[in-house]
Amino acid sequence: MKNNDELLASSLLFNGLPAEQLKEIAAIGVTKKYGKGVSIFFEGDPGIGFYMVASGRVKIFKMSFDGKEQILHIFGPGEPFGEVPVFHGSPFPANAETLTEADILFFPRAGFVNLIAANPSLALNMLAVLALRLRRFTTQIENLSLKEVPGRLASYLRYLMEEQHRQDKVVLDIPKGQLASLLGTSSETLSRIFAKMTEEGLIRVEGKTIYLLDTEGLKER
Amino acid sequence: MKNNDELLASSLLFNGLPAEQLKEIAAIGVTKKYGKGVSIFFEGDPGIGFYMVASGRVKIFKMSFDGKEQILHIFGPGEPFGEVPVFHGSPFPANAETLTEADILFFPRAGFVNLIAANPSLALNMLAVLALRLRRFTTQIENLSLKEVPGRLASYLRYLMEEQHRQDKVVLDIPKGQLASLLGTSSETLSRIFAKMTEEGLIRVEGKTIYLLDTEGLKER
DNA sequence: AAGTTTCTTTGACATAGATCAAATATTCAT
DNA sequence: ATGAATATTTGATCTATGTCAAAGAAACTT
Repeated sequence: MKNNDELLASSLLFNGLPAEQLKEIAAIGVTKKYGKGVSIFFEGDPGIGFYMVASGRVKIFKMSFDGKEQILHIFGPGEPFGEVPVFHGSPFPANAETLTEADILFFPRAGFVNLIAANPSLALNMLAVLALRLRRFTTQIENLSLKEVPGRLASYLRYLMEEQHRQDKVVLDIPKGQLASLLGTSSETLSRIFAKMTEEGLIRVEGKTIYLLDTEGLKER
Repeated sequence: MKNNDELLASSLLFNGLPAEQLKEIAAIGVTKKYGKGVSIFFEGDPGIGFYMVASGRVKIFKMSFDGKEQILHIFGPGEPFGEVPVFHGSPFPANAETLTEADILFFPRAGFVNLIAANPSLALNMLAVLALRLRRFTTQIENLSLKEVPGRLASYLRYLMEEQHRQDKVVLDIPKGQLASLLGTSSETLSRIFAKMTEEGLIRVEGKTIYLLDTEGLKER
């Protein structure tokens, strides 16, 4: 595993910053270890700082009154989260919980705002991170409202293809139940859609490995 | 109508900046007039700068392959749009079109990046704006995936109540068909839900005016 | 490795909301 | 104002997906 300095230097947020500034930043960050399935913060908590995944994976999600969850993001190493309250001064708009064991860096709000104010290129990086996140939300809203579940699954598979640089197969990085929540559906429905796509010869499913038999057909979804 | 200087000064994005900075910003902006229902940019266009509504209203939307649209935002005077690609260097992720006649300010990318580099407080203001928008997206995703259409409509009505500072009635600021698209449903379904809520004594509908007869009941949706 | 817990699949059924079609109502342009 | 274009409402029907229940598979735990 990377150490924190390497992690910071390679993250989108801090990338391109001079070494001495990275030192300053590392100095205000605190690392904490979390077990699997542990809460990091809850919707409505005051935002006293923001986080960055050092190792493991974290989900950001909303819960409905009757306990249904919708995952908004899944973040891995180098990705910051919980920054909205730092800049907007409002409480966290969603919950955060680990999906795996994880090391999480925490940056207290005050120190960080000072750094940004003093540092235009850090500010631009931060703007880029938030802009990118907005763009992902845009896609997610599009998927939720314009596509049916098979289309959303196809989108997700194509996203994994890109991320894993594979044309022939991808490996799900989260349990199927969590994937259902990310796609805004139930695990039963997701299971049926996997079965149907298999029947149609689009994919073949072996546990967490999905063989992509007809990428053209997937695109049409 | 406000002139451009007043507009910038009162916008969330630039508000609080010293007068001379506003001047610099105004200096790199160009105003253009648009008719109603005119395209400003298309999904996939390169982001050569960003925009701000000076007068009128603009919608940001995605189209599905079969021509169905999903509105992502509706922006009015003082609201910036299309800023994502400026920091990220990517093409526009959605389409922009006027809903009314409109005057739109355009800020070219290069000039703006220089300004931010020279003005940390400008960067912090922009971060706050993006954070607020992320928070709204969070709510929109929550509404789309965790609530049914009547619940989404109730959310929207309560949002209008707050915006219009009224407890007894609100006036829809967009046609019902557009509202349907914003709520991720069809105009037929929306119409039926208006009818049902009227039947249940929650509201009374008179054209674009909605009388709120039972705000408690609305909350429960 | 046996047992327990958690995840996934399958079946049967219920329903919110989409779609198509047609009737009204409203808005807009001349 | 008056006719044309748009927007809204209503009716009838269809379907994707949610829900509940239970079986089967996989993953931890001791």
